[in-house]
Formats: sequence, structure tokens, C-alpha cells
Amino acid sequence: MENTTASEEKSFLGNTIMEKRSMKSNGKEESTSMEINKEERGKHTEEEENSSMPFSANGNTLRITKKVPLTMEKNTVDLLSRRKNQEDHLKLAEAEMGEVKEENERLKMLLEKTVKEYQSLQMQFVDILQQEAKSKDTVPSHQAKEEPELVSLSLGITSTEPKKEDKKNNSFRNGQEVEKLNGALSLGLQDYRFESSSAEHVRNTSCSNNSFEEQKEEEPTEIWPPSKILKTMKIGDDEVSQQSQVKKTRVSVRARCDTPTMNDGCQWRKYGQKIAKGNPCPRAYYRCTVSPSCPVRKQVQRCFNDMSILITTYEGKHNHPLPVSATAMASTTSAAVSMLQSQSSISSQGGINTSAIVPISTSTNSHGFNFTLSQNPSPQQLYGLPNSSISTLNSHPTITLDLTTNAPSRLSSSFSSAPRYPSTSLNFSSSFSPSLEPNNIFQTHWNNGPTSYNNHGTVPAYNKNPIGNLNSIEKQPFQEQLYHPYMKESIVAATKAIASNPKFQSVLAAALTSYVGASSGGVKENQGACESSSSSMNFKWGESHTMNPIYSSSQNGIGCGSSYLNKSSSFNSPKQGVLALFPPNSLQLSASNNCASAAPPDNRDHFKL
DNA sequence: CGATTTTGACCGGCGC
DNA sequence: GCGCCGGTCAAAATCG
Repeated sequence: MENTTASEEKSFLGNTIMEKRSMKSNGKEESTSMEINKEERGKHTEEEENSSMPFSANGNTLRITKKVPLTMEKNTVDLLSRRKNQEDHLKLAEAEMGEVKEENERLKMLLEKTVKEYQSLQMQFVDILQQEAKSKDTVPSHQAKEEPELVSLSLGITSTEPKKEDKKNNSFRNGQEVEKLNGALSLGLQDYRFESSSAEHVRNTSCSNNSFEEQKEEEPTEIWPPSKILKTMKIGDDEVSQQSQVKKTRVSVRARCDTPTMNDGCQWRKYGQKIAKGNPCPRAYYRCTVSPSCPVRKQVQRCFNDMSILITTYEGKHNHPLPVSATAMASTTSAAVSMLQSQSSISSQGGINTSAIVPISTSTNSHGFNFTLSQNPSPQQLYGLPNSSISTLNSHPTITLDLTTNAPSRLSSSFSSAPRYPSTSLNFSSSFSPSLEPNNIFQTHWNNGPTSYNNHGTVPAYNKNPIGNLNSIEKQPFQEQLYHPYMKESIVAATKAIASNPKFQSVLAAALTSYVGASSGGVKENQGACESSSSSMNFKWGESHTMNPIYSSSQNGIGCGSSYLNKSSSFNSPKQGVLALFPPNSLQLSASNNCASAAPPDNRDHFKL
């Protein structure tokens, strides 16, 4: 696959070189002709001077009248002819440039057309999945009691299928029941119904078509058996449970990445590698080496079905200052931990099985991104983010950030198998234009890991992401299109919602920041299919955290979405609850009408605070 | 030579 | 109790 990409790059470079060569040759020709003209002009001057010599020397007017006019006429003709040649060359060059420009325009049009077609197809696919989901929606949620604390934030395009394993599905259905019983506001976006447990969401986020139990590998936390969950739920001591959760809480990031690891700004040391069941791709274990005592671990594994997708799971909180470039991911994970903690505490207190489903996604809704918050402003309630879904487990709550745009694959994966355990997933992908998905942000920024499986041949070669190339080729032209005005509205509404629920502040802020910051950051993403005007706003969530205008590149010198986060953000103390995550002028959320990742102004009413 | 990676062994949890 | 599996350890190998 790399060969293919390389050849493509070569061909591309070759074309570029050819063009440059042609241009160069033209320039050379022109310069050469100019030089020749110069030389000839010099000759003419000499001839004129020579011709003038006899005139002055001999004083023969007759000779003069005959010879001089002839010479000058000849010279004039030559000059005119050469000027004409030069003009011809110029015209040719201009014509060639015009052709190139036209071709460029054609290519742009073709690209736009392709993107639009892709979007339309994606929308159709989503609609089909939605219909199927609706048809299966009638499944009763009878086992909800078993897994009380499931919280599902689904912000992406996800559809689920009833699972073979009832227990696994329980958590989700549980949430639905709770919603109904409590009269909580369902966050259903459009027609989306999330019938799967959080684990399904995770699964969705994970590679599609994963016949194997890839979910396990992707997010070990999700694998927890129901019994374990039940045990954890039974624990009445909040502190104990919270502590255990803090330890076990994980944040999984799915992103397309052509390097062994994402460059998240932190320093990691590999301490183990395993071949997990169901996925031939080895799972690598890393620990943070910024501080010797740092408990943070991360697992890196490639998606078996799509080698270009890298699944990175973070666990733990850093107990040391982080590099600016590492704050985004750290804040996200910390916020997730905080939210999950809050959820667990509530669930334990209430003793009621509750779940919230916050589908915030795209599709039929022209604007998508509907925020429907439950009337009870409790931490249990979920607040949606574009293309994200969150669910929690008591023991190993996991939030998955799906930064891949492969919505179909996610969907398919959800159908492929039922998740064993609830999980949290944040999908940032589906609602965006196919080729310009946000995941590329992370892909672009975090794809320069220091390690390489290839050195040891432990990891099979994977496909290079063609999208990545696309991004590198032409990102900026579409950048501005990403920023939808109504995203502002949605952000404002989200801010209100967050203000009402401090527990979730950090989570939402971190997630938004990770996504938004990256999209608006040093590497501009090409998400052009979305027709949207640009808008930007500065967000200041919380009292103490302000935007840090540091757009520092990652340690590897590559722009990283994490760099947008202020290092001062409370990564180490999620309880602070407020993260300042947006760089100045950069709260730019990309959204498209088609994808509808942003809440339109009309949807502001959906926020019940 | 120190830091990092590799890799087999080991441990603990869980299911049968 | 046994085996499976995820996760970690630590000695050896490798890298810079």
C-alpha cells in the first residue's frame, strides 16, 4: 500500500516537476532569446558605429545615403521580427498558464463534485441505517435494571442493531427506559435512535466490519463482564468507586494515522506488546515518561479491518505539568474521567438505572447537532458534541473519540457484533464531509509517533490514508467553509448547558477543544464539501482558564491539535471542571448542512437548562 | 552508555 | 482447578 501511495506521490511530484520544467524551459527560452537579442543588438550597434565611420571619415554623402538607410531598415526588421517572436513566446506562455488554470479549475470542480456525491451517498446510507434502527427500536428494554449507569453520548452517525447478548444490550435499553420513565429529554438528533449500548457506540467507532472481537482490543475497558459491572454498581461507597473509576477510566481515540503512534505531545515509553484475541494487530502498551511516577498508560492498536485507523486508549491522569502540545488529549481524558466519576456517583446515589442518549449527529436534519438535554440537570445527563457519543461503565468507563470519517464503517461494525459492555464513545466524524473529516486533524497532527512497528515487523503494513494526502495537498481552500454560523449558536447553547452542569463542563470543553482546536489549528483541514460560512469565536469557559494563544507545534515540530489547549487547563484536576480550550479566534467548528454537526439556531430551544 | 524497544515470562481476574 | 486472556515485568537487544 505504501508503494501505491509512494507511486502516487511520485506521479504527482512528477507532474509537478514536469510543469515546473516546462515553465523553466519557457523561461529559459525567453531568457536565451533575450540574450541573443542583446547580443545582436550589440552587433547592430557596432555595425551602426562602423557604418557611421565611413560616413564621417569619407564624407561621402552618396555612400551615406545609400548605405545607412539600408542597414537601419534591415536592423529594424530584425528587431521587429525578434520582438514578434518574444511576444509569441509570451503569448504561448500565457496560453499555457491559462490552460493550466482551467485544468486546475476543472480539477477543483471535480473534487467538489466527488465530495458532494460522497456526501449524498453517505446520507442515503445513514438514512437506511436509521430506518433499520427504527424498525428494531421496538425491542423492549426489559433488562435495564442490570446495568444502571449507562450513559451514552452519541454525537456521531451511529446506528445499532439489537445484540445477541441481551446483557450487553441492557445498559443501553436501560437508558432508554430511564429516559422514558424520567421524562428526560431525549437527545435524539433527528431520526437517530441509539439503541445500542455504549459499547455498541464504541464498536461503531471502532473498525467497521469487524467480525472479530476487535472491540476488545480497541477498548479493553469495554470488555468488562456484566458481573463486574454489577459488583461495581453495588458499591455504595462513592469514594472507593470513584477512585477505582479514576484509575480505570479510559479515553479511546480512533483516528486515521499512518504512523505507529499518534503524536499527542506526551512522551511515552513502550513497556509491552501483546497480540490480543480477535485482532492480529499487536497492541502496544505505553506509559508516560514525562514523570517517572506518572500513572498514565496508553494502549495503541491498529484496527484490523482498516489498518489506517489507529486506536489509542488513554488511562489515568498525569500528575505532572504537560507540554502545551499534550494538553488537548490530556484535558479530554481528564474531563472524561471527571464526567464518568460524576455519573458514577449519581448512579450510586440514586440507585436508579439511568441512561441518557445524546445523539448529536448529522443527516436528515439540515443542521443536525440537536441538543436535547434531560430536564433533570444531573451529571447523568449527557450533553452532546458533534459526532460524539459517551457512555459509561462503572468499572471501566470509556469515552471514545472517533476521529475517523468512516461513518459507514462504524455503522457496519455496530451491526457486526454486539458489544459486551457499555462504553462511551464520542464520534467526531460522521457528520462531516467524507474526505475532510475532523479525524484528519488528529491524523495529521498525531501521526508522527516516535516508535515504529515496522522496525520489528510486528505490525503488518497498513494502508496509507489517501485522505491524509489530500489534506496535505489542499486543505486551506476548504478551511473557511467549515465554520458554520449556526455552530456559534450551538456553542452558545452548549455553553449554557455546560454552565448548568459543571460536571460535564470539562468533558464537553475538552472534547470540543480537541476537535475544534485541531480543525482550526496550524494545519487547516480540508473539509470542504460543507457549504458554510466561516465563523469564529473566542470561548472562555469557566472562570480561571483562558485561552492560550499558543499555537505551538508538537514536539516533533508538527502542528498538533493539542497545542490549542492551554496548558493551564485543569488536566490534573478534573474536578475543577472548567477547561479553557479554545485559542483566540479559533473556536471554529466545521459543519455542513449535509452533515449537520452543529446545532442550528432553531435548535436552541432544545436546550433546557 | 543511557534510553528505548523487544519479547518471553509472569501475575491476576475470570469463566467453565 | 484449569485454561484463557489482558496487562505488566524485566532481561536482553537495539538505538542514538
